[in-house]
Amino acid sequence: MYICLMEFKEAKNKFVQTWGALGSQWGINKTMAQIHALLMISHEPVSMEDIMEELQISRGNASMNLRALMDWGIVYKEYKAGERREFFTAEKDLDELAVKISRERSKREIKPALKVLKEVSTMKSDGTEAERHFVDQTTKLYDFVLKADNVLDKITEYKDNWLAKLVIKIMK
Amino acid sequence: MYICLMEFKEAKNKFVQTWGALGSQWGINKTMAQIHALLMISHEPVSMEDIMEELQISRGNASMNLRALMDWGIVYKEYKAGERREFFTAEKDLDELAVKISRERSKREIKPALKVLKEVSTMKSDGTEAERHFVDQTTKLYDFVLKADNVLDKITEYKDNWLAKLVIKIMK
DNA sequence: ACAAACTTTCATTTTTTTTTGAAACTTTAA
DNA sequence: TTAAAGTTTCAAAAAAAAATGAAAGTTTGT
Repeated sequence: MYICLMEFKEAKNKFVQTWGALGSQWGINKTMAQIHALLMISHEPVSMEDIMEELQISRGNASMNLRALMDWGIVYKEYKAGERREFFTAEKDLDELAVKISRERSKREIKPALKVLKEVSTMKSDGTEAERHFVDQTTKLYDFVLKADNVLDKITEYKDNWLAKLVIKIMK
Repeated sequence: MYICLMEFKEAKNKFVQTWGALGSQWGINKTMAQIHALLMISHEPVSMEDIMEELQISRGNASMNLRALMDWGIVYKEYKAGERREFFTAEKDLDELAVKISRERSKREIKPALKVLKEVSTMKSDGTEAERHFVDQTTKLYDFVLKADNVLDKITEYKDNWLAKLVIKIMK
């Protein structure tokens, strides 16, 4: 029994660390990803106190990153009857999680980038080869990113089980 | 004519800055993304000297990031006849660029993460509800990430014009 | 209205990541 | 073989990002 508990703790820790590392490689702060990982594998809502304890982080850090996760719409606050403090749960449905992440990234990063691409690609150019190439390349990039963004939107529109449905579509 | 040149410089700069910012949000260092942006819009190969000059960065920084871009397979070294120094060009085909980036990210980040997910999800659990939930959730995550990774692989397999082909498949 | 219980904010500190620059290295041509 | 022209490396410095923690703010029960 003791050994078994140790193994669980070890596996849990490995998962949280790995998720944290993956997060930073994709531009998500480590703690934010770790909190998310922790909530993903918890079978019941977790208090801020417990998150701080498990990840050895400060109250401020926990609070800020929980707020960020809620802003992304992938972590929810919960209230337990008769309990003063707040508890947190993660969106556990992976299709839903992926949809929310992709929507947020599109809104926060892709859409603003598209706006700039549009701007710079419509620069009036009757000039040098360098200018012609610039306009040509940025126009192509605009079209590509726009198309990719739309495809992602279309794919995740199914919401329920979109990945499985995509697999079927592609295999055909 | 003077005004026109200024506008080009301005547009070019805006593009390079935006691409750099987008890069950091996705876990790619700013300078690396900026060098890539610069090469993407150059109609001819660029020397390290010119890159340093345009981006106001040191020789070491330029060298390291060019090496990284070449490791990703999205920037090439070129030699000009009768020139001692090296020149650099970016992969300008966007389909090809996206394929290479997705392949590298899969190899460097997704595959190792999958390995860990496999490990932790096969932890023997005959224990508590917490343990059962952990195994269940990590197993689901493993399946999901594996499937997504395979789909991406399949999509980019077409290489030539894969995005346009994907659009058609999905619309049907 | 008060105070206990809890959460949020943000200026400061710490950590991590990126950049620099000078020394070491490589290549080429005479 | 030498030196000039160029490139790479890596320890140290700088910059950027994240974390801390104490003060301010909020909510709830009496």
